[in-house]
Amino acid sequence: MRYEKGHKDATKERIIDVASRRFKGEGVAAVGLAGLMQDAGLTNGAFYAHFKSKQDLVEHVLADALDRRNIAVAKILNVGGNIEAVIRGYLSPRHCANAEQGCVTAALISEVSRHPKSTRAIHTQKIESFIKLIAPHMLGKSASDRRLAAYSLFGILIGSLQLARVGTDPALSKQILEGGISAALLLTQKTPSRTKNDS
Amino acid sequence: MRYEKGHKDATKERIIDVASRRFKGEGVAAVGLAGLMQDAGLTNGAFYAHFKSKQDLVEHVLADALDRRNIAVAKILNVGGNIEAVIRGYLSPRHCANAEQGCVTAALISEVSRHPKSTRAIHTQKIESFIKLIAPHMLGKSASDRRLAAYSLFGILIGSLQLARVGTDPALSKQILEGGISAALLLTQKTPSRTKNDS
DNA sequence: TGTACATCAGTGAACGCGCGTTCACTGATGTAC
DNA sequence: TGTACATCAGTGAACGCGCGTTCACTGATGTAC
Repeated sequence: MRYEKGHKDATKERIIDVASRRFKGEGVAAVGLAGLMQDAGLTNGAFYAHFKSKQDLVEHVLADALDRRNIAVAKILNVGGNIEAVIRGYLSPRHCANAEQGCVTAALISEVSRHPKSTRAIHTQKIESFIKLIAPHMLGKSASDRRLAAYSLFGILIGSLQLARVGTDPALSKQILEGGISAALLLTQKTPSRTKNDS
Repeated sequence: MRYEKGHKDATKERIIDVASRRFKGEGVAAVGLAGLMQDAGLTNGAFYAHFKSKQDLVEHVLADALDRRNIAVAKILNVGGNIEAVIRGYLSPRHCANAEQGCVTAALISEVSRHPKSTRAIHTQKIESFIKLIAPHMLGKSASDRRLAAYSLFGILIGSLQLARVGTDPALSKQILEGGISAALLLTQKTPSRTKNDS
């Protein structure tokens, strides 16, 4: 072979990484494939050796970005961190200022909600995994209550982050983030929960 | 004059109304001016008799839609309705299913946050009016606390609505909306507040 | 009252441009005999 | 060992299309004299 083993997979990943950053920073519709491929060090024609269409790329980006986020959150929760650490990290000025490296849901959810059902289904499914991760840390009598509280928490997170991002006054944005942290904490347990394996 | 007095203003409003619906339903970037003008019963060339550019139209749409929302909310709060009525209306299946007639913030906030500062400033300013409307109904020791709680409430509203909209399972979306209502109510006062004029 | 001109909302063709997608081709490598 | 062929990641020009924007023009009305 002209290229070492795994070369094509690496290229595909590189395209996905570049697309992930640019989609989150500029929106899917605003990013053209030719420029994207140039950023990945390739020419436009090579795109279709890796993806069926732009929509296919969007789905790969979503799946990849959401998996990474879930893994990162699981890591924080597993190594002694608590849900508060997740919330404070999410509603940090750093995350607010860096959409292109941040949460794909906050950046693209309204655009994705206008995409085909197949694309939305990917998002739905990965979010469900995220909810499962944080639900045990939520306030609520039943598992079902905690699950819904987890959705509400995620709602506060993406909503507050978006409000902070659209604002033109940095001081106000910081306040919105801090208010969001307080509100989010109202939905969580004060002490780490036990999983069924712990009891 | 060829046209009765106020004709041009009426035309401009019609364009803004059509644009408002289509922008919210499809996203700003996905809507072309030619199609928009056709929907308004005009031809493409007439657009620039009313607006300096597409961006100018976006700013008119934002200002108009946000004003209308604020007026509608003020009406609910003034005629004996309470903040709970606002919350339940916002997180209703009806609002969830009709983005094109719904809240412009939930539909366009992430797109707007990538627009020029002038556009974002309009949004910021109108949201501030909305916050002033609902802050008296929020839980909090100080006016400043209530103001931040109002931002958090708005964060839950737009976040939960977006999560419900992106989902592909209607039953789950309904649950998300109901969970959002519960979480939102945690931030509000149980009884209507007094304004300084009442006391 | 009649005529010439100004006004102006709207028309519709045209502009250059970048979009997503297609495709014939390149050229370095591995394989067959 | 040497030669002919298959493989395949990537190239780059081209496709039709719709975009935002411009502009010369239309035609019904109001105004001036």
